[in-house]
Amino acid sequence: MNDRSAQRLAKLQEALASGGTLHLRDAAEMCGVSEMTVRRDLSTQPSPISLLGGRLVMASYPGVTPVYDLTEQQSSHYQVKQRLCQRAASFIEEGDTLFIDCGSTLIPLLGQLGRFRELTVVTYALNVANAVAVLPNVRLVLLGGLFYASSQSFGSDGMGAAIERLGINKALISAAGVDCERGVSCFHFHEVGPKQAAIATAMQRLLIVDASKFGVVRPAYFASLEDFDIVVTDDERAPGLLERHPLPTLNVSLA
Amino acid sequence: MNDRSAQRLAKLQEALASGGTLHLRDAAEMCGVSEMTVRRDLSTQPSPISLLGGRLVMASYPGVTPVYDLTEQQSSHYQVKQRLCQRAASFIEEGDTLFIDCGSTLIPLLGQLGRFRELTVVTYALNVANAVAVLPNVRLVLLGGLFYASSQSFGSDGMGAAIERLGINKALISAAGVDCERGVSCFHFHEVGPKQAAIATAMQRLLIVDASKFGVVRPAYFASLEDFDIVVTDDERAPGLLERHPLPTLNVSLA
DNA sequence: GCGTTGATGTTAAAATTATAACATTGAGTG
DNA sequence: CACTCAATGTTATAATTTTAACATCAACGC
Repeated sequence: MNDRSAQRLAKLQEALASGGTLHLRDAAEMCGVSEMTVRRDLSTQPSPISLLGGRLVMASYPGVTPVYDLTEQQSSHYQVKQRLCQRAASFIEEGDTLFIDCGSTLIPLLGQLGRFRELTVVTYALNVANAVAVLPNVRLVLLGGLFYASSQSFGSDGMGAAIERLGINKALISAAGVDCERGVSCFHFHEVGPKQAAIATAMQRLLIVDASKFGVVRPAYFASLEDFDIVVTDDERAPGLLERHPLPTLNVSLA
Repeated sequence: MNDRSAQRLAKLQEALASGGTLHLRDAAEMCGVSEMTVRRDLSTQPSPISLLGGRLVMASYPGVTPVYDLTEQQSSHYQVKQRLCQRAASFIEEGDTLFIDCGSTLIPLLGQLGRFRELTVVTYALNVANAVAVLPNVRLVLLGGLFYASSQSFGSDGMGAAIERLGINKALISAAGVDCERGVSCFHFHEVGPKQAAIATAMQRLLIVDASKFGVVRPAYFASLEDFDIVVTDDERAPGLLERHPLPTLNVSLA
């Protein structure tokens, strides 16, 4: 609304930028206004700050957005991914070195990794890294580079080579589109390199996609269906689509 | 307390591992117990989950721990770092490519980066990367490798070389110990490589340390005081300690 | 069987947070 | 100067969360 309001928000955002929470009370004092004014700032203006039980937090930080809102329809999406990941987890064995792809599909998988005694996760996604970083039993290797906010992941020239130097056991790959003829694709071109390298080097290659991705083609092609050993998906419709596929080795696992 | 209690916690932790929040109500339903029981689980057992305004969150995630608790003595530490970083920020110019070291000292600096039109940040620390990832005006380059939880940072053989390939303008280095004779040191050996590479390649080298680090020696030596162009610190005592130093070019900036 | 005990549920009260309504202020304007 | 209007403060009320106290219940040993 106001100019001063925006300034206050900016100030608070700066204070929160490095993480942490700020009590409404302190935020108000910090800005020299009443709590009510801070509340109004927050509700009037769009802002990356959200108010959570009397505390201000950066909404963009992980660990803040709700995951399990029974009231939301988004819940069903989450449920599907949860089931998919449960199935995918059943292919993981003690001591594995996993390549975990970027995107939101594989995120629920990371919670299940706590069950193992020892694992190694290789990833080029920041959100994956954050979830793995807190697991004491999982060694984390993050492939760095230039950050792409759109996919919360990193890209660099040497990444392909770096992946191939690692002894990756199982590659867990996600996709934005899967089509029998046109193959497997994603949105962002910088994801192609790491995905292909992981597929090339891994002993076992799993594609984890929910049924909504079938029959869809996205701008960046990165593999054919035959490149995968196992496809983990959630719809009876999917196997039908896949069966037409010539490769008899294609193993479809229904979650 | 109980075995079942621990199981519930584990279940909830799993659900939260990938980030997000869970309303107490949903958590209770999920476990098939009352909200009170979940509350008791959380307060009885030590757990990485914390309850924030009726919602469960992973306490270890950034953006959750309070930063500005006026009631805590830790606040003063934060204030010092805040001042230090404010001063350090005054050396940053539009368009700079900054190397930002790991640790907690430089975290408050990241909030101030929003002021610039365009910057590039190079880092090997996960907490730094997270704070920078949300800034639309800052390009982020994360140097990956194996994750060290103790310092929230990555290490790899090639990191030194990778740093030297980048055109780093200003290196902002933190330290755990500074001594006139024994030089500048930190706790972890894997930090030595990247720090030294950044010092070697940067056009301008800033050391940012609060006064409590003076006269302290830590296991991993990584530079002499002469290697820095500017020392940003917070105590009058510090310049005294530094003045004895032979190099007349040493520039001490008091926050 | 009976009493004990620990885990859990239920309920009421207290504390905190959110919302809404109305009061105050202060700058700009005819 | 009186008026308007937006911004902010204040207060009351509603909703939610937290805490405490007491009630149940099932397992266990004697």
